[in-house]
Amino acid sequence: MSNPVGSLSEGTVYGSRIGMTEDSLTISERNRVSVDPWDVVETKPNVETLERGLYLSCFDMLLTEDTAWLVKVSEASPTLAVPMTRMEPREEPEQCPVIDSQEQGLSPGLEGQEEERSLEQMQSMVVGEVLKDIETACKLLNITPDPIEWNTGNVQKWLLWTEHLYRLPHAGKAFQELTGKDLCAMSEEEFRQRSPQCGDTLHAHLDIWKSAAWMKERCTVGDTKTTGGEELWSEADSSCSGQPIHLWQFLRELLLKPHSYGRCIRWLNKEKGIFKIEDSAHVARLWGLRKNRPAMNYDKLSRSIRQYYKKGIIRKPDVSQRLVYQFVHPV
DNA sequence: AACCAGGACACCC
DNA sequence: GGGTGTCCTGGTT
Repeated sequence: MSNPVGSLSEGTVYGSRIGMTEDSLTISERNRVSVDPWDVVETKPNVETLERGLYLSCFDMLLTEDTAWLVKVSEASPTLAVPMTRMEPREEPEQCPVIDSQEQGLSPGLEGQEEERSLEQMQSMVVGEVLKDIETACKLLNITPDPIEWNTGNVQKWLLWTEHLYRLPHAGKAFQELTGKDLCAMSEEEFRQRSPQCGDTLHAHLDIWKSAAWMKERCTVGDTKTTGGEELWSEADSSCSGQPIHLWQFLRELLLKPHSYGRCIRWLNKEKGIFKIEDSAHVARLWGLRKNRPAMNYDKLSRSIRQYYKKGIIRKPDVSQRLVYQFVHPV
């Protein structure tokens, strides 16, 4: 299979993959099928084949950095083959500077310092993105970042979430009645025994969570030096402060994570607070997950949004469009 | 069929 | 009582 990625550095490729939705991997595909960018995600003939190599190369790259926690991950699961972030073809250009440079075609002569610098940026970005993904999942699922603290319900949520995100076959039953502690004590082989299809993948993901929790602990105890993505953990957030999250807050959170959710909800005009729900069912599912309401659907979610009309929190934009709403007081 | 608007009621904090 | 979740009717795209 030929694709434009082949000529690029692995770090650049992976960096764009994990952190940016205007993914260079998808560029050729978008050129081919320019009608609906979502097709890139839905039809993934070459994604599977790329994923393994890319992810491994990512870890090779990461291992060159002083990130002991990632060494831990790599040692624990050398077969890690699934990215933390799905490919998201839609992204705000300012968030993918490297892609821009790719698209402009960096001359091969600049490989030296330029590449090293962008590699460094990429490394910290990768770490940051991994933490961001975990942080977001914690908020949305209302679970703690440290798997060791999970009860059986939390474990099931995490499983559902991971399966949903990476389109794995459902394996929740195989891990029923297990707490986070149980899960953390299980070897990759035990994971595979319970779920031959995706046990290794789930184990790898759990390892990432464990490592992130470990790193978080290491960072918060002792020095306060900021390293890649660390500040993310200290972000004060309404959804982590004990009180239940409001729908409008939840929507805003999704909108603030275009890397992860740009596919299902995105800004049409951030300044005016106008956003569009691209995948109503998906957003409703996420909301249902967050609120522990398996029966949630867009009909109900939209009813709740409409309650905001009276309260002056959300309204329909002046030019009303389907699935488009507007925050009355944009940030 | 999917979305939209809003009434009514239930539930939980 | 506020903030939904659920169900409903009826209209629009």
